Amino acid sequence: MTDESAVAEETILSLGDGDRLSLGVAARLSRYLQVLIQARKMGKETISSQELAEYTHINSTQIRRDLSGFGKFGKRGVGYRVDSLVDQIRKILRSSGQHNIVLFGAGNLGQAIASSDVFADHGFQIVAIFDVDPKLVGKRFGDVEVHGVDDLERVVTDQDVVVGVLAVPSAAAQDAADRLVGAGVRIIFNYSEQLLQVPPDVTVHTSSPAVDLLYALYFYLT
Amino acid sequence: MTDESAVAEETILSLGDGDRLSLGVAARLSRYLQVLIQARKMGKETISSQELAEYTHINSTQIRRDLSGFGKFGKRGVGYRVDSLVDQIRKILRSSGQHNIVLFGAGNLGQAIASSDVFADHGFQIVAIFDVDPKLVGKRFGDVEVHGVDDLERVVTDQDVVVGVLAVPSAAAQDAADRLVGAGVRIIFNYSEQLLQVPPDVTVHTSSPAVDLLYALYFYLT
DNA sequence: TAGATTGTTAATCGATTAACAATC
DNA sequence: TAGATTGTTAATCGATTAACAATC
Repeated sequence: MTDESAVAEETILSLGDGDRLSLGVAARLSRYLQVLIQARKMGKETISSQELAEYTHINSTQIRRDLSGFGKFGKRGVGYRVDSLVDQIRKILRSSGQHNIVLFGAGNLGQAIASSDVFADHGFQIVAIFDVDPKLVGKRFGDVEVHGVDDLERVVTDQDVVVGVLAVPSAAAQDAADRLVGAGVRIIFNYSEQLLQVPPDVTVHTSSPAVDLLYALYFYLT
Repeated sequence: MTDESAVAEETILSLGDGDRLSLGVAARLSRYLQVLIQARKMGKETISSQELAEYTHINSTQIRRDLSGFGKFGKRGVGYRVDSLVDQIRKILRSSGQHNIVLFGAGNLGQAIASSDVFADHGFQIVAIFDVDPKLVGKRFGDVEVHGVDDLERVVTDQDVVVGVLAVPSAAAQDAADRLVGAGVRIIFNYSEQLLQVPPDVTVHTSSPAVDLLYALYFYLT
């Protein structure tokens, strides 16, 4: 694609605005970020590649290699400063800012999500919860108000929402997904395991705790 | 390791009881299984590698390759029979039977999990919910009773429980994890993002919806 | 200085992909 | 037969790992 002789130093150092990260690198950087944010919460100031490896199950050499591709972020004999590494990885993943998201479903699961800080911790602000049940409309969970589905398109447009989180039972998931897509959402996080039909320009991520367990159990049993 | 000339046909065909699967293969087989189980629920009888690829985001050649390593499960021009492929993969992953699990936390999240079929669909039966709040003890959610933590060790031992699911707030997660480990649980699925300290023989899987979103958003933004 | 940990190399292994004959 | 899709090959690319000099 690009002139090989020019690539070497140039591209590596400016990768922040250059080529796309590979799928693997982006996935791993995201996981480092998760651990770093938790570590920061716990008041940890520095972290070694070895510690990161323990929490992410990613080899420590791999971690140092991934990070050193973007700069010399660590200090030999000490490790990485947690807060500056958070900033660096956020820059690389272009996720420095806040992102507005909507939550669909105000049942037990929706309430649990709205009241937790799993999304807020990573810069995702839940701007509204939607539910088809009129009895729930107007209630508030964790500072977020429940809206009727008629408001969906307006909120998505006005608040520039790209991401929708689906917290409804399997049977209601496709309908809710259709509404989200119709309103303009482009990325769906699906807490049910329902297989969703969406247009090709929409991305679905499906939660799969049981699959993770199957996988863990296999290595426990063998 | 093994005599190379003997490996070729022999080992491949009997891999079910032979070597451990690689991490990658086990992870991918688990994901095929998730989609297959959903497809079966929807009444689908056959599925092509191309369809599996759309739902799993794994390349269709890779899928055919993974499967053909264990036998000729497909029919050319048709695809794979959903129900027999489910059985085959379960055999390969040694997850044909039922597995008893316990749920820790009977709040909104715990109630949502107990009432859903995400775990049951994959052969994980929730035998008990535990909570430190005495007011919740004795209640039932989705056919499962809430127990006090004093019962934990007895239930884990009697019911041969290996897996514990943590559905408590971050602040309570380490304490709950300690109790689970003390009772004999060896695999923990952590719905909070709290970093958990556990003995080396215990495996922790941490849920990370926000991380998945960061990753999806990166590819949306670039 | 002594100990710890990064950054980087070099070598290996597994994943990925395109392509296509086999065959349902 | 014609169309579809598997099973498999061969070639490439990226991930993984051990090892260690550099250096805090």
